[in-house]
Parts: sequence; C-alpha cells; structure tokens
Amino acid sequence: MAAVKKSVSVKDVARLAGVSEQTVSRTVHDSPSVRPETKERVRAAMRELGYRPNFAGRSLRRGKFKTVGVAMFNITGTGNLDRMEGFAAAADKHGYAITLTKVDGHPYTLESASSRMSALPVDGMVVIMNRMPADFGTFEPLPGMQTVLVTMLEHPLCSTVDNDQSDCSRQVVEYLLEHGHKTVHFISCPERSLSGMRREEGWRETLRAHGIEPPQLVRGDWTAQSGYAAGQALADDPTCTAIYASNDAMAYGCIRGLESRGKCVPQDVSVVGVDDSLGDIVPDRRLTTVRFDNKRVGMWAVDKIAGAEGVVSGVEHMLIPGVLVEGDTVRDLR
Amino acid sequence: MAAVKKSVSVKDVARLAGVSEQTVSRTVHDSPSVRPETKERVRAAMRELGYRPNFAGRSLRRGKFKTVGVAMFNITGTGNLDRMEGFAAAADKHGYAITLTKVDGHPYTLESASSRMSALPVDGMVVIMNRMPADFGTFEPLPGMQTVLVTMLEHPLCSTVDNDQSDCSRQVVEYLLEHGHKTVHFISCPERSLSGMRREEGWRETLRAHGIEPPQLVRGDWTAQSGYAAGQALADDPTCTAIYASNDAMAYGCIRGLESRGKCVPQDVSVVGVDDSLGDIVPDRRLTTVRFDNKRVGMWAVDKIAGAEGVVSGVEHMLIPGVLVEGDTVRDLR
DNA sequence: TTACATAATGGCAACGTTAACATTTGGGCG
DNA sequence: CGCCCAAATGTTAACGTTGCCATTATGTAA
Repeated sequence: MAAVKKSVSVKDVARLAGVSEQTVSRTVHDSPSVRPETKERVRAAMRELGYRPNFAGRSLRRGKFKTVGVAMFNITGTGNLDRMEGFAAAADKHGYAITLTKVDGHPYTLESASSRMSALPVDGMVVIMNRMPADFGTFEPLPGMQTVLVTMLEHPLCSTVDNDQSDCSRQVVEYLLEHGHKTVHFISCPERSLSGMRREEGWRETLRAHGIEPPQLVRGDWTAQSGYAAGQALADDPTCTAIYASNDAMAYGCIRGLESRGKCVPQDVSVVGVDDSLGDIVPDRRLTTVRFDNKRVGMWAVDKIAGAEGVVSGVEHMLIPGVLVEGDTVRDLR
Repeated sequence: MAAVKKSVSVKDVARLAGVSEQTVSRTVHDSPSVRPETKERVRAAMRELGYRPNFAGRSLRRGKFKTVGVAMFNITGTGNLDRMEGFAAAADKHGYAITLTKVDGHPYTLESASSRMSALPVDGMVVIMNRMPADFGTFEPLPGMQTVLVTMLEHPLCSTVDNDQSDCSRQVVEYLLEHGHKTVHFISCPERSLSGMRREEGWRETLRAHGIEPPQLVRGDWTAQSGYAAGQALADDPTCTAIYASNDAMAYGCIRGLESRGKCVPQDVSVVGVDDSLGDIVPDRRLTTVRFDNKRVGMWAVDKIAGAEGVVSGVEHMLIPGVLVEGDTVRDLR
C-alpha cells in the first residue's frame, strides 16, 4: 500500500481525472453544467483517491459553517436529552451540525458562554440556562452571531424559548377544579429554580383567578423523600383533596406518604405531578402529569438560527405548552 | 452606528495597530517574542474592532480542527447524558470541541455514520452503538480519522469502550452468593439488546463458575410492569431467595410484585437491579444496584482521540467496570 | 459560409491564518 | 568604532475551496 498522502484535494482529483479543479468542484455540487460522462470520470477519481471535501477550505470560501453551537452550563438535567434530540433533528433538517460546549469551571455568565463559542466554527448559538446568569440583563450577543436562549425569561436582544411553566400550572389547577376540587395544595421546589418558581406563581395566580385563596404550600427539594414527607403532612389536612407537586418524583413520594397515613389515591386525595418522568419505572401507578415537549423547544431554537440563513430576523420569545396526561391518580368529585 | 463589516480579520487589526499581520497572530497566541507594549496596542485594536479569530482560516492553515465528532443513532438512551458529560469534559480538557450528529433515517450502519462525519470539521469520531450495525464486521474507518466505537464488541480496526456488563453480572451474582444465597434468579431483557445479553451471559457464567446450574430466567421488557409480573411469578418459587433484574425499573417492579404476593424485600427475597436510575424517584427504597460510570466511558473515548494528537495510536479495547451500590434490598443469610 | 447562441470547461483570485524565512533594531563587547 | 548576537518585527506563501469571468467546443439559424 502506498504511503497515504496527508490529504486529498480537488487538485489531486482534477489531475487524475484530467479536468480542471473547477469541474471537480462542480461535480461535488452536482452542477447540471457538467457532462454526465465527465462527472462519472471525476467521481471515479474521487473514489480512487478517497477524496472528501475539506470543511475548512469550504467554510473559509463561503464564510458560513452550517453549524449551530450549543452551550450548556450543566449537561445533566431533566429534559436535556430531549432538547438535544430536538437540536439534532432540526439541524439535520437544515443540513446543519451541532457543536456542543460545556461552560463549566468558568463563571456562570452569558458572556463566558459567548466567548467560548466565538472561537468555534458556528453560525449561531443556543445557550441552555438552568439558573440566572449574573449578566443576563446586560449581555449583548456577539455581532453576527444569532443567539437563542433556552429560558422562560424574556431577553431584549436574544430570542428565547422554553416550556410554558405558567400554562402548565394553569392546566393542572383548572383540571383539578373542573373535577370538583375546591382548592389545590402545592408541593414546591427549592427557590433557586426558575422554572419551579414560575410553576409556583402559576399555581397561585390560577387559584386567585378562580377566586380561591392559595393554601399554605409545602416546600420540597425535588426528591421523592421530600414528597413523602409532604404527603404525610397533608394527610391530616381535611381541606386537602387535591395535591399538585412540582415534579413527578415528589408526586410519587407524596402518594406513598399519603398511603403511609392511611389515605388512598385517588379515592381520598388526587395527586398530579409534572414532567412525565416516571414512565416505565413505577409499576403500580399511572400518574396524572404534564408532559413537556423539550424536543420541540430544541427544534425551535435551532430552527430560529438555521432557518434564518443570514436574514437578520427579529427577536422572538416562544413558550411551548406542555400536555396534561391523564393517569389514574385523580378522582372526579362531580 | 457604522455598518458592520462582514468579518474582522488580522489584516484589519494589523492596520489599526500599525503592525504586521504576523505580529497580530503572535499576539493572539501570546508569543513571548512580542514586546508587551506592542501586544497591548494590538489587543486594544482587537477590542476596538471586535476581532475574533476565524476558525476556518486557522484550521485550513493548521490542518487540524481540534474537534471530535460524536455520531449517535439514538440520542435518547440510558446513560447518554452522562456520556456526553464525559465527552464534553474530556474535550474541554484538551481544548477540543464536540460536534454532535444524529444518524437517523439513514441505514443503521457504521458506514453511514462515517460518511456523515466525513464532511464535518472533525479530527476523529466516536460512534455510540445501541445495537449491531449491519456492517460491523466489514467496516473500515476513514483514513486519517481516528474512530472510537462505544460498544462492548471488539472491533479489529477501531478502538472500543463501554461499560463492563459481564463484570457487572459477576459482581452482583458473587455479592448475592457471598451473602449466603444458594442461587440467583434473573429477570432479563429483550434479546436484541447487546448489553442486556451480555448481562445475561455474565449471570449464567458466574453461577456456573460457582458450580451452580442457572435457574430458568424470566424474560422482561425493561418496564416496571414486566418486573412486577416477574416478581409475582417468582413469589411462589420456594428456591428463589435472590433476584437479579437487568435494570432498576424491573427490579422495583419486581419488589412491588413480590409484595403483592405477600413476600417482603429483603426479609423473604433479596433484589438487585442495574443502572442506579431510581435515584430520587422512589421514596421508600434504596435499591441495591450497579452504578456505571458512563461519564468515564465518554471521557475515555474522547481522550483516545484528542489525546493522541496526530500520533497513530493502536487499537485498544476498554471495558469500564461499574460499582455495586449497597441499598436495603438484600438480606444477609449468613 | 458566417454569425451567433448555448453548453461545457478552464484560469484566476480570494477567503483568514500562520509557518518559515527575512529583515531590522538595539545592545554588548572587543 | 565596528562586529556580532539576540530580540522584535515584517514578508511571503500556502492550506482547499469556489465565485466570477474567460475560453473553447457544439449546434443552429441566417
């Protein structure tokens, strides 16, 4: 076997096929102005030499990378896998690739995510925010770099997209009220969670909108254990016929906590969660919950960048509603 | 505001700073052979113009992208998030970026993953295999493109890395035998899962190595429901004192199934799962399980590519053992 | 036959960067 | 004062690709 040349370029293919470099390029792009037999000859040469177009040369020439950068502060997080599925799907649709970067060890600012990205071959960037970056208010996206933030907070200069947490709470509370419950108790989450706080607000607002003063909430910490404790605490409250938990783990924990105090779900108390994360993990329950479409969130973000194609499209804010999935943990009191 | 120039290059910075392009380049790379005051002048010019180095030009010149491509057939999958965490961490360590590609809609072959990658700016690639690609035996990696497969099957031309499923079963079975159990029953998974089959083999082999003929296994389908059914079936078997389930969902389902037949865990039957995926979802149990280090798997893969730095390092096969995490679902019979 | 349109192909330059080499400048020392 | 060395900076070319324009074949109408 001959020594492998560092890299095969159009020039090599052109020489072997006996055509100009330009004709090779045209063949690569399947231009109609190359004779079929010429194309075939060029293709044969490409195969023989193992030619593959050089991305750097191409991007340099074109000034575009056909790539969207994704910056994450924490990669492990509920829904991130689905979001990535969305990124990848949308990118694929537009012929784009995704470049993933973890912004970690660096300060939690949009600026650091942005500067990390600026040296990478990307045409635009998506930042997944888990909590509030220090410079959220003052951040300016890099010129020429379309920037989309995955967050429910609106930003004056960047488009944003996220699950609609407010609407989620509205759906759950109204669903329970429609089923005849007089009020809805709430198991919340730690106060630093943006999405959790929005759920809490939504719960409160919806109750008030229906003329109901929200009862005292029970603060949890996302774990089933905290839900269990909350369930036990609420078991003795006679006004409590419906509980809305900020995630499924707490909802399931709550059910078990209620059961430990002799209350049955849904006969005595109805329970609803959020996230649809129990899936196939729990055998005995089909929890009523809200399923978010994180894939769609991811797709929207990449569509916004890859779909724009150089057009300076305006700043947009998108909230994508979840879907309430009926299980067997809610009793109809009507 | 002045019209934004398409892109700011070293040339522009050089002109403004009154130095040569080379000096700008040297400043970017913080070369010691540029006078500090010159550097400062150049830096000021860079700031003023908003210069950021062009990745395409740089890669073209250097012939390297400092990027590792990751091809996935299915993005959603147990452990993928942790693996990505590993990819990103290792890439960060080496100053590399990660480019993610979904190989979907295309045929399930290594060839299609490979050709998809070949047009992207990557120096090497990682393929996450969930099942057996049609061309696994015949596949040849692209010349010059270091390719690592995430699979437990060894490949003659590509390095491979994965969790050690065999060892996982060995650990679980020996742990149970050491705790005085005479045999270990097994709840398996669908036969098309590579990792599941390897767990099954490991279970069988370890029992045989200890002179025990493996009992009839119960086939599950990864869901808690199937584990529940398996638990009910095994509840009536007096020889069954220890059950090893192929994942945590089935293990948890199994526990509940046993309980539904009046058996207590761990008093009557011990149960062990795999994956450590129950985490904070279940309030009342700390399942004994095996935790895999998918992050390390991911890091190994990227290290292999980014750490090589052009050196043609040999094909290696790496299996990374999991860690048995003791919960409260195993009874010591000794 | 000539003129002229059309199809197919070729030549050249430029994208932004940096390695290699070339040049200038400033000092130290005989 | 001249020599040489080192530090600092400049010049040139090339990486691979493709847009633009020029050129050459091929056919078609006047």
